[in-house]
Amino acid sequence: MHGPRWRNNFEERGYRITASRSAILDVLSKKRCHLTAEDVFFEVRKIQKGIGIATVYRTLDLLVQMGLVCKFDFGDGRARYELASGEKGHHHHLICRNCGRIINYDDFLTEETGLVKKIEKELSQKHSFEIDAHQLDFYGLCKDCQKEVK
Amino acid sequence: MHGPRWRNNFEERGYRITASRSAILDVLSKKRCHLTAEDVFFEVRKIQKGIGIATVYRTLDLLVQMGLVCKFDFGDGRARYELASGEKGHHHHLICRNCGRIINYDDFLTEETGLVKKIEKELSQKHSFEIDAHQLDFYGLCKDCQKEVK
DNA sequence: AATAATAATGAGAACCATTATCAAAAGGAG
DNA sequence: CTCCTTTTGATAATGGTTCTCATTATTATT
Repeated sequence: MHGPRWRNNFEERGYRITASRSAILDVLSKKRCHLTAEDVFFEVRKIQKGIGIATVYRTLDLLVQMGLVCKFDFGDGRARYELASGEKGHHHHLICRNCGRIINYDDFLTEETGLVKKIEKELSQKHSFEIDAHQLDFYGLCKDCQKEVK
Repeated sequence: MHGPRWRNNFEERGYRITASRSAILDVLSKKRCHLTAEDVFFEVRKIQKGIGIATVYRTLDLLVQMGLVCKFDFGDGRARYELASGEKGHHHHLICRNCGRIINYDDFLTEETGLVKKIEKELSQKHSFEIDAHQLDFYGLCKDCQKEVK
């Protein structure tokens, strides 16, 4: 995820490329994983001192709409954001329902893609639905929580 | 989902089977789909006049912990609840990111199960993670919203 | 059946992530 | 530089969910 692409994307839509916006994109591309808005806020603050939380939310929203960022909801009451990293970076999550820990995984992607394509084709015909994303997540207990919760 | 099973489940854990609780289970088993807590609240009210929203949340929580109900979060700021209907009722969702409409689907379950089992096995070994559920949802635009959002 | 012990409940306050408001600041066009 | 539009920060408002606590219902004990 390097400059030119998203810059064009911004300009085409008449959005301005401000310091806050590129700082937020910077943070997202360095720390690659499922950040909350608050996480982003604190990180960006190190670069953009005076930035307000509202701007973070607004910008994240914007980036999601533009398709540059993915927004997830793992059921703990706060949204997570990740740079949309195309084919190569595609992955899903293992979520611990006790401590909320999130682990990325990217095993069996080829097989997954195959099945997903098939389902997508079937479903979009059957329901006239235009599918643009999918999410395959696993829930359970992480190593540390297995004993504890028992 | 009929009585005996969950009744035992309750008794084993020392939970009481109250009118409110069985009314909530009733509602969940009649209206089968992704209800919000508020949906449940209004439905249950028809049976249990004086019930409060707090009891609905508490009971739903309890049922989720017991594994009788599944809780979903499709990113619209409200949780959804569904009776956990075992093998036969297993399904996933198509979510419209414009109007929030949710469509159930249960195509390709056999193939899905195969892949999911494989992933589960791999992941639980690799990360010492005890997986107990998965979610495969598709996001996009429903029939009605395709024109509108264009 | 009466009483004591415990669990469940309703009402409303509290919480907290997210959104909306609005006046001020920044950026671009001419 | 001036006008016009977009972006921003601070803060209030929103809304789903959780907490508190006094009251009520249920179960266990005598």
